[in-house]
Amino acid sequence: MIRNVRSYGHFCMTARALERVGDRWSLLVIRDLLSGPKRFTDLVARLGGITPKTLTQRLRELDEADLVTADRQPGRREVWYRLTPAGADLGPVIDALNQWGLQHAWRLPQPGEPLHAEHLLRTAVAAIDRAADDHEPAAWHLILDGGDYLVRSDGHRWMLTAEEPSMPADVTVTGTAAALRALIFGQSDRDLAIAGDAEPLQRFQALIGTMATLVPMAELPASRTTVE
Amino acid sequence: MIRNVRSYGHFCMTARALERVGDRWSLLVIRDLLSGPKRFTDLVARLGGITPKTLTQRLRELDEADLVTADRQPGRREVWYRLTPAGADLGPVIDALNQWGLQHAWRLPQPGEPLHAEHLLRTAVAAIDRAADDHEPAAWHLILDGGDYLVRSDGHRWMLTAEEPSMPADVTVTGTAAALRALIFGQSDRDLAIAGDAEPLQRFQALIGTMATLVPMAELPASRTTVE
DNA sequence: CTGGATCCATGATGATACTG
DNA sequence: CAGTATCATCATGGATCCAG
Repeated sequence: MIRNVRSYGHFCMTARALERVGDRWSLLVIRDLLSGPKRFTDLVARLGGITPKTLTQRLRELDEADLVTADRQPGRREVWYRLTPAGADLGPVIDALNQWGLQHAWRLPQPGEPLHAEHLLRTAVAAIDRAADDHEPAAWHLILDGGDYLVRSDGHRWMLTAEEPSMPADVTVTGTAAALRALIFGQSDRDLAIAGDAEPLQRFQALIGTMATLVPMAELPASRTTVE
Repeated sequence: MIRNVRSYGHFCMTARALERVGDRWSLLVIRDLLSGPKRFTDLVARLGGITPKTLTQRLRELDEADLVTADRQPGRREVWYRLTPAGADLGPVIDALNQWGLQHAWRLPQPGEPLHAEHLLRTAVAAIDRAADDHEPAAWHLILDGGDYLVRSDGHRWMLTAEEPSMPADVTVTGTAAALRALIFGQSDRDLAIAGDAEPLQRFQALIGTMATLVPMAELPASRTTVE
């Protein structure tokens, strides 16, 4: 298998970093592994639009670059991909891109746009972390489209992981990504079950909509027609 | 002219950011404009290996994405490219990549590797900012290969710009990038003129070599002695 | 000289279908 | 579930050329 040895040939650590994660899809694979190990098909579901061929190639490259490892247990069909410590250290890069996107590439979810629960939550968490003053500890357990997510604050930063909580959560939400989107953007929440004590629940309701208040670009003046 | 409208189609601000700056070379163009406006040929010199065609295309795309603007003055031959505020906000992304590269992709400059003064300085500054405890205010003026660079600390962070200092600098260095590389990595500094008062000068000497102390990967397995 | 444009070759990616 | 195979298209690199 031919390796991607395209080098910029610069003595520059930014270029060196981009030689490893600058290919299309690479940083998005890292992004989706930052919340925990995933299987091939988990990644395909999140990376809507990636072809299996490309995902295979990226995972191989990231493996060779020692950013990702593949757990293959004998007698088990599934392969679990997870980040190495070096891969996990790309968290600040993803965070920086995420914050920049929030500032300069924000746009309401479009009607036909595929929406994965994990991406919606990631954006919500980034918006809360940036725009809200409330960083008191909290733990929310969300079960969306059958997947477990844990949103929590350690008192300083809000974080997202894709896992079942090891401790009881303050708030538990069950439903679909579409229902959560509706809740966030101020529409019906009939299809969402939200459980918890009154105070944490009220706090959840107050914070979860933070991203809907971000309207930096001209928003709602019809849609922007992309022409070539 | 066909535009690059390749979209990931995700509701995810990281993906949205990468749709704008994820193409090959794009973030490196941003990197080289972060230190100040540059001409087309200035960029070609720094982005060693980029073809004029690709640079033209990237500059057009970044212009349309409102990250870069082109200053074309009537009666002046040169075109000066500079970052818009949105483009300058990518600084944290570049910094994060740079720090990751310093940690996980560090390697001594190779013998035949082209070395641009600005990249060498950027790496030196990042290493000082990360590894050194000394963040007291300072201003160093370096004139390398005929270009002006200003390295300074505001008391919190070390920064690099490509400009003549507006205030007198503590230390002034004149020479070539190759001579600075030699100084940093502990070889001859005959071809480098270093001027300044004793104390700032001593501090410069103490800090400038910081990057040479970073040897995380297996380094110096001998046998590499070819120098031009 | 600067600031590109043009042509061609090659490599990377996408669409779709299929398999152990 | 975790990929392969095949084909088509797009993006990039290398070299060369050109206008102000």
